Amino acid sequence: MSNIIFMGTPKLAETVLARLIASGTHKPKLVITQQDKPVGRKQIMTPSPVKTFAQEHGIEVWQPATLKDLAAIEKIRAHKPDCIVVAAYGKIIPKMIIDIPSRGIVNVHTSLLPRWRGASPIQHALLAGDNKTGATIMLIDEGLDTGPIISQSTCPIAREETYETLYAKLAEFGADLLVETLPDWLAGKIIPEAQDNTKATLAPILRKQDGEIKPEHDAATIERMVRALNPWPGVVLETRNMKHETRKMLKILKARIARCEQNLSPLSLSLTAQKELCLYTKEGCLVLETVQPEGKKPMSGHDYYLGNKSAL
RNA sequence: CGCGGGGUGGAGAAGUCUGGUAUCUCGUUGGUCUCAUAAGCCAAAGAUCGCAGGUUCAAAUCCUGCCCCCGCAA
Repeated sequence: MSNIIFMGTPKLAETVLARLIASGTHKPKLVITQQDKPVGRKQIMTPSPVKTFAQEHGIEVWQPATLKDLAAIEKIRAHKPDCIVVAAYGKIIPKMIIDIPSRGIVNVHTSLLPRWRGASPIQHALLAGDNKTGATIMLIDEGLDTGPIISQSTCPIAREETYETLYAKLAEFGADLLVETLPDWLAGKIIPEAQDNTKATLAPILRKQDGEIKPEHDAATIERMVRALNPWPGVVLETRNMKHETRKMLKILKARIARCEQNLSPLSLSLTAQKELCLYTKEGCLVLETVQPEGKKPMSGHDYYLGNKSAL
């Protein structure tokens, strides 16, 4: 039985860890995860999904503030790992640590590398309108998702795919692929293949402002944003209420492309013949099926219209 | 004490500042019109205005305390 250390933080990593344990022979001796963070309006300190899961399975959990000091390196070295498995840990792993395990550091990445290297591959695949994505098992080197590929599997992206559905799907995909591949990798039966750097694309971490709707966005782009950017950072439209002279953000939670019935200026709202709330853009228009005004609960586009029609 | 919005018939809102017995749109139910309609017309049901206390002749509205929901920030 190999000596494995697992590193990971969010739900996706939990899925991978769960599958790893279920596979029987690769239960990690140590799990490294990010430190507890204050979450929500009340700033309650919350452990990562991986921490909770590991503790339930009686695995030692370690939450170092940094991996870049001697203490971290010594601690890991002391475990004499054959291999470290990483899934969305959230911090850069220094070279000193990469060099410790004899079978290297194996990473689960949720895209078809070299496409979408970086922190948000799932969202970027959706934003770009890719019709497929997948999971990649690769070796970590010093670069950002640049290491050689051990194995890969492809997953189609459905038209109505959202971040949340794809995230869940790819977590399973990645976990399955890892447990399929890991034994062969540890046994030395797989020769990793270098990535084709000329085909590389970057999936940079998303910022709040990436979810703002602007006049230059067309309907197709916004529709993809809605599927890719919820629940975070969300897609927001700034609305103005003439009567109260206020500006409010309107989150768009669900939308679909529709046929234009009128010719209105970009970012104006109207109602279709079917009484659905409709957002006009520079090209095409969108039916807003579910929206959430600032300070309110999510509601249907029609409900929003009922209460705001005087301002539209 | 991080910042802010809100709780009004089943839904979304107005009304609150400038107290005076509840308004609008939608839905529901019944009727009616139409070749027909997620259409029109007519009618009806449905609210102790988040909870508790206070001020007042009178409180959705002013004061005090509490509960709950949400957006931002992180």
